[in-house]
Amino acid sequence: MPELPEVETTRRGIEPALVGRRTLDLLVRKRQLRWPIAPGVEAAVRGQIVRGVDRRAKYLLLRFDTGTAIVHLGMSGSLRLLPAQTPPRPHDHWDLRLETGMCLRYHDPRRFGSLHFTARDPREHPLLARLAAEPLSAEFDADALFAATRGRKVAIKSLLMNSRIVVGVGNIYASEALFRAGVHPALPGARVTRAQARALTGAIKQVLAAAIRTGGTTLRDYVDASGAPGHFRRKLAVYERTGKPCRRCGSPIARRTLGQRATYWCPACQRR
DNA sequence: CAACGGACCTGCCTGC
DNA sequence: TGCAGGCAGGTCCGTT
Repeated sequence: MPELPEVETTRRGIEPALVGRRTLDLLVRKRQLRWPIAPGVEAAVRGQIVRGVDRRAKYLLLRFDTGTAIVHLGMSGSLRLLPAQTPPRPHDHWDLRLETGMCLRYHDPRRFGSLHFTARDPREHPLLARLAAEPLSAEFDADALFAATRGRKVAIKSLLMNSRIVVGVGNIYASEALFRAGVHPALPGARVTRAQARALTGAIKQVLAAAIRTGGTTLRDYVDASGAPGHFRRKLAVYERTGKPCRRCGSPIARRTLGQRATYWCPACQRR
């Protein structure tokens, strides 16, 4: 599901309704997500004022005075703001109910998402501690990507999706960024040149920013906090466009599996 | 370490 | 119509 643009769109959508508001409680309908929701989370967030809604990589961080709730949407998760009395649909696994009468409702058919709570600095949480730089930060630049790819035999596309190298880039935007940079997805990391690293960092920043501007990409499940789909799908150059003409040169878009993930590229525009 | 395959789960689509 | 198989936006974990 959600890659960085979809998570950021969700963050922006839920923030105004949450910050400064007090929670009533957390209603858990299904604890078995990717990891079971720990039994203490309800008590930790009950009756607390939301101090901030942040994002780190694809994690959403709800800050309270008692600590931080860490939410991941997995492959099929979404968060919506709804009146608390709205009847739950299948796969609505938890509600964070607010004193305002609204609730933040977590929906996730595949249950690859998660909900954690930490009383400590969330940056020290095991899920977040070893993450690389944010792609839209100045810290992620050509030098950083070039250095991270040295000595790596795996395909550059797999490295772009590796959260120890850069976070937030998933299967859609990895293919899209490689197309924009004119780099072949199967190029081994070690063979990426400095110029290609520069093109790739630029392309990643560009494509993620452009996707955020249109509310992200909806393929199947993803909706934003108000239930609306994202519109970046229309702008996708290669993802799920097998056999269709390249928007730049007209050649048919190719597809293959790399690192067990579907990968799309233009064989004419991306020659290594 | 790096690389790789498997695991977690449901829904939807295709083809026999 | 039914059923098996494959596929889907993520990422952790165990094995080599």
